[in-house]
Amino acid sequence: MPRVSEEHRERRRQQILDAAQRCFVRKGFHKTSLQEIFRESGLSAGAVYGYFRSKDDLIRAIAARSEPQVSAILEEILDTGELPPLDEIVARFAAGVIERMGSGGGILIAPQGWALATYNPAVHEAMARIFSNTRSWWTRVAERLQDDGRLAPDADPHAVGAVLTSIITGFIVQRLLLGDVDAETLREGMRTLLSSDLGSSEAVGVGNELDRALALPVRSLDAG
Amino acid sequence: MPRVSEEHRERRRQQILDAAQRCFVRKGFHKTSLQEIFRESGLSAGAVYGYFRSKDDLIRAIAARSEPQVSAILEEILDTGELPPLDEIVARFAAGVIERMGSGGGILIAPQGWALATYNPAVHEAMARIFSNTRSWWTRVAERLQDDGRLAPDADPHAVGAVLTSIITGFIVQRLLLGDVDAETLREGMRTLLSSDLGSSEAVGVGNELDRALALPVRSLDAG
Amino acid sequence: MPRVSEEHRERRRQQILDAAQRCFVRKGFHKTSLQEIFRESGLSAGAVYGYFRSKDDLIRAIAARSEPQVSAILEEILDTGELPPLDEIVARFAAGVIERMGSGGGILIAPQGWALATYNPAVHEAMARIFSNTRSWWTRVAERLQDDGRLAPDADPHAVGAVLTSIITGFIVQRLLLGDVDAETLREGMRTLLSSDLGSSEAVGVGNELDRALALPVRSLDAG
Amino acid sequence: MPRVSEEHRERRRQQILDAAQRCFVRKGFHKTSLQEIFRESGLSAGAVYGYFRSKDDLIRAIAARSEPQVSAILEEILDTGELPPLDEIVARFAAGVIERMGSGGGILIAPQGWALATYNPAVHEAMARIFSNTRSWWTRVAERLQDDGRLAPDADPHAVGAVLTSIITGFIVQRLLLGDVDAETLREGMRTLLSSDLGSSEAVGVGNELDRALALPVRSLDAG
DNA sequence: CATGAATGAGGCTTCATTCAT
DNA sequence: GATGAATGAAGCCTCATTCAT
Repeated sequence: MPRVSEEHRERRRQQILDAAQRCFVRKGFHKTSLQEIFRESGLSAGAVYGYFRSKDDLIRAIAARSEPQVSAILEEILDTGELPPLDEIVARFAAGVIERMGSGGGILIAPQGWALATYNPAVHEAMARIFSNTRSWWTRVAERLQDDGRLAPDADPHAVGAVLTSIITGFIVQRLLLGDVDAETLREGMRTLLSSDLGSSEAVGVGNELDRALALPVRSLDAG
Repeated sequence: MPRVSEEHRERRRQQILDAAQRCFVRKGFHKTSLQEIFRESGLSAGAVYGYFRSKDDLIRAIAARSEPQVSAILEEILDTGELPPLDEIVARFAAGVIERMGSGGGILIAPQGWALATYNPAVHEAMARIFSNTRSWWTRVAERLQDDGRLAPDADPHAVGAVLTSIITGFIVQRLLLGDVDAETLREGMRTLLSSDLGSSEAVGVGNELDRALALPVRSLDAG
Repeated sequence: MPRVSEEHRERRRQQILDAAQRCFVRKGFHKTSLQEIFRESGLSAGAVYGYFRSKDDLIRAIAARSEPQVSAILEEILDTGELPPLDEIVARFAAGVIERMGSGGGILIAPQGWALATYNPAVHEAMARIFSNTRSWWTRVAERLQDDGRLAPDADPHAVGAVLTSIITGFIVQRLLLGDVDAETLREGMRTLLSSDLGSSEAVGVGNELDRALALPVRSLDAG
Repeated sequence: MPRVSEEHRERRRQQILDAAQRCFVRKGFHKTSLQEIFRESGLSAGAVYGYFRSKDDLIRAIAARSEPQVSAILEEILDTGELPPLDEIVARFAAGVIERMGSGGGILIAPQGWALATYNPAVHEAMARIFSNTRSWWTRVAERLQDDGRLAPDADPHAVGAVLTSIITGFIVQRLLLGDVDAETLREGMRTLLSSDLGSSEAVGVGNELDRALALPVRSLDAG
């Protein structure tokens, strides 16, 4: 039985994670030294090491913490009785993302997590799980649209989910790099595309010339 | 070995950049030590420093080099006389991206560049320029579609360009994190969305509830 | 080993400075690597860096530490009630200097400090302050001699102070380079000069042929 | 028989030494890299190495070159038929020294040579020889003064030479560190001391209290 | 002779981590 | 549990020197 309450431990943990996140936003995972986190958190080296076993552990915890944040945005939207038009769903989500970009916002370090996942297997696994969850939400959106008859019965909700996930992910990057896009831009662009008739008139069959470039076999998505 | 041709210098430069890129793909910018790059390039420390002033300089050069690669994909597509359906344009682009993800492919380190730009002003500037160029291409695609009458005359090509840029950017991240999406998935999802009627029936006016979340004023995009 | 007393810190500081000084005497500021200082001090790299921010900082501290040492010699002599003959003052000072040339003695690195001050502005400033202080002491000696009536009332104590400062400074260099001069030599030479009548019979007026060579205007010395 | 004339070689040598000296004055022996000397001299690495075997060799050559410079000053003065008053001799010498302190002047690096001699045996030997020569000149001055009957017959010219050498050496240091002393200051201070009667009335015998501090036995000076 | 690209040992410094208090 | 001084491996970079051209 610990001398300090579990509650106290959790508060300390968050205090450290908050400090670390502020540092990471400012200087990145790698350029942030633990000494800086000690200073920012107001705790000593030993104290921090009492909660996290290593710097990598700290980074992993930061990444893990971002998961519920992203989910919360979507959940809020999906909980509405009737589903709004798709451009509005996307725009609302984008607005939620922007809100979470405020100073110290967790979204600001998402790209660092994605980049890290690129070459770090452990982080890859963690980020893949988070990302997969997010995509599942979007796939479910597509399914509900299909249920409502707004999407063709033979449409593939997984493919639609993948596109919607891409849009939001790319929006984050674009917003961080160029800063000149907002939820309204996204809504406007989406509305234009959705109400146009720009797509191919029919499904492109297998054996298409494109297929030569496709590296991976088409697997069932979101199965894991 | 003095008095070497400019050609020789350029070859050496590429030799170093290639080696660095391979290392960065494997271990990331920060976890890659210069010693590893020396070894991978087969050159000595001094030799590398004769071409790049610092590790940051090397990273910057790697980022700069990715620009023409991305442009090349789009240029190829746009040069076609008649514009293919939009879902196919996107799919072809995605296929081009996947091709460039092969081992040592520059696209693999793009997320690292985006992440770095998040907190490193110098890199931010470089990446913003590249990203802006790419978006200009997509905006031009939208303009050509509008010229062809396939997009409503009052549509905003910038907004459409922003969405298309997001799709591709997000596709890269999704592909790297989950690996289960390919050009065909993207095409299918796009086709479904484009041929549906999921958008709002009319423009959402100013004063909309959404606006509270919009942090930035709507500026004209790609103006610079 | 945390929460150490200020006293402990100061002891460590001196431990490092002592080690550094021994190294500098043996191999000079520049040829001494920090590794050698770590070894000599029995501390790790990190420990030393906890007390000094850089090698330059260490050198500066060594230079600063020499000030009180030099002052102490003179103070002792001046504290005597009646001032001894000038040749003896100089000889006593020289003897004090020689005493401080023993192995590890701070005087041994004085020339290195002077040399460094020649091209390093920061060190120049530090050394100039120390040197100026020393000269002030000698000027005060001249003033007391004047008060005692042993120096002409119209003599310039600053000029005399400058000469006496030169004698001692030059003695240090000569002693280190040739090793065959000691306090007694200095005393004997001084006595001969002081009791002779080798000077010009009267002040050389302004406009003298010499003046062409004088680069600087005669400013009041030791004003700062 | 060399392809290039000896004359050409010597010109190149001086070109290199001049460049090196300018660098040394600016940044010191140790902080000056050979690359800087290559640049300053307008020659390539290989070319410089064709004339000097190493950096140390270059430094040694610079030091050796300073010898005739110092001698020249004194020789000029001593060649005069009748010896001027001592304060004027010293002042003239000081003026000559100051002249040679102009930008790139060899005197500016003399302290670096003295400092180096402090711990580098090879340089010590070279500098000791030069310094000894200079002192011989001053001893000869004392001897001529004695011959002229201006110095007591039982005075020790070596001791007087040692003091005069100290004065000039210390003057150089003082001038470099404080900048506010010139030949006239020195002349004035010397005149005051020479025409006063500040010395002990009689020789202090052996067994004096001072002797305890004397580290070295009194050897005959300038014997080598 | 001259060039200057290349070498690679070694210098300074940082920083994740430990542990005595 | 908390502290923070200490550790020391490892990182980035410089620079005296060589040698193929």
